[in-house]
Amino acid sequence: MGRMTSVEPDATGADEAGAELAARLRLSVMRLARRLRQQADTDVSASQLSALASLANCGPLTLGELSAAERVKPPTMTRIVASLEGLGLVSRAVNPTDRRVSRVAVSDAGQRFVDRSRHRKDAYLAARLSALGADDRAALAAAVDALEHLLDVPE
Amino acid sequence: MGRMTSVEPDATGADEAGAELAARLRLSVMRLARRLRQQADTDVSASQLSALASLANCGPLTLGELSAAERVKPPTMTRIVASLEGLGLVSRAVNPTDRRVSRVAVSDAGQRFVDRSRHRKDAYLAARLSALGADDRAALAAAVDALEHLLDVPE
DNA sequence: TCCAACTCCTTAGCAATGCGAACTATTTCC
DNA sequence: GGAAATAGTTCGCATTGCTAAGGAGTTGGA
Repeated sequence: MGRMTSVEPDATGADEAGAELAARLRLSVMRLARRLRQQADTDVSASQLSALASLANCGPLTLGELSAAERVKPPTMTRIVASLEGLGLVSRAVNPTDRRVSRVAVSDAGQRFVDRSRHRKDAYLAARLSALGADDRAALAAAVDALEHLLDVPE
Repeated sequence: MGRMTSVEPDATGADEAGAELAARLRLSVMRLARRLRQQADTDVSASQLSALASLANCGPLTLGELSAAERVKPPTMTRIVASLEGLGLVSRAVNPTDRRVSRVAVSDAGQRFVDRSRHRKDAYLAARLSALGADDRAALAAAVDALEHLLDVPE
């Protein structure tokens, strides 16, 4: 794979340090994600909320686009969207020019729901962050960019 | 960035910065966790591997202790342990002094499996980390402690 | 002593969630 | 016009979690 893509390809010490960083980062990220997931909503499932959030971010999508974005097969997304529609959080409209596809859009209630949910979860994490020391918080603030870059690398 | 992120909770600017940090950190952490989870083993499920890893970390546990550690109800853990036992990755032994409880221990094969799995996942993340710039990597290295502190706060 | 209550674990049945296979409706291409 | 492709759906299966109920073992009080 892409090992040796670092700036200094020769230092064995750097490889070891990289391995330890990877191990600790992986463990911490997985644990924190777990905590955040446990702090989930009760009335809407994780997959439902995730799909709803994708729609809120990317605007209206066809069911196929949405299932690709959520890395889920179309039959699964059919069910998720059906439940969201039942809750009044999204609406569907058949495309007039190609009546096979149906565009899914977040409803007003759905948008409010997403905003509220996001705010609640952010507040939870923010409360934990505020319990940290200023140096820890600064380190995390400095690392957010790096995390985003890590995710930007597509493959 | 970390200007005045001190103890006083009244500064509105600090609150806003904290809220934005929380939002970005939460999104990044959840996304990275998702990527790492997708890069999972095929032959052992996530819950099985998680239980196995707990056992490898904490040593032999009773089924009740293990289910508490994994935040799962006892019936669920019964099934997980049964499958792991079927794969030869753990072994069970009834406590002679109290024959209701059964201690679950990682077998040699289970320990090898955990080591291999951990190594593989760490390698995946390490490869991504090595594709980052040195500054990003340094920022992440500096933030790992903070992440761990974030998780130390129990409630 | 002995039996009622408790503890630890298991079994049984239910619900949610994801998948693949097969189907319908629609469009596109020859 | 009809074959092939595409978008979504329905169906049945597997997995995974839960609650309720039961079984085996231990403990405590009359």
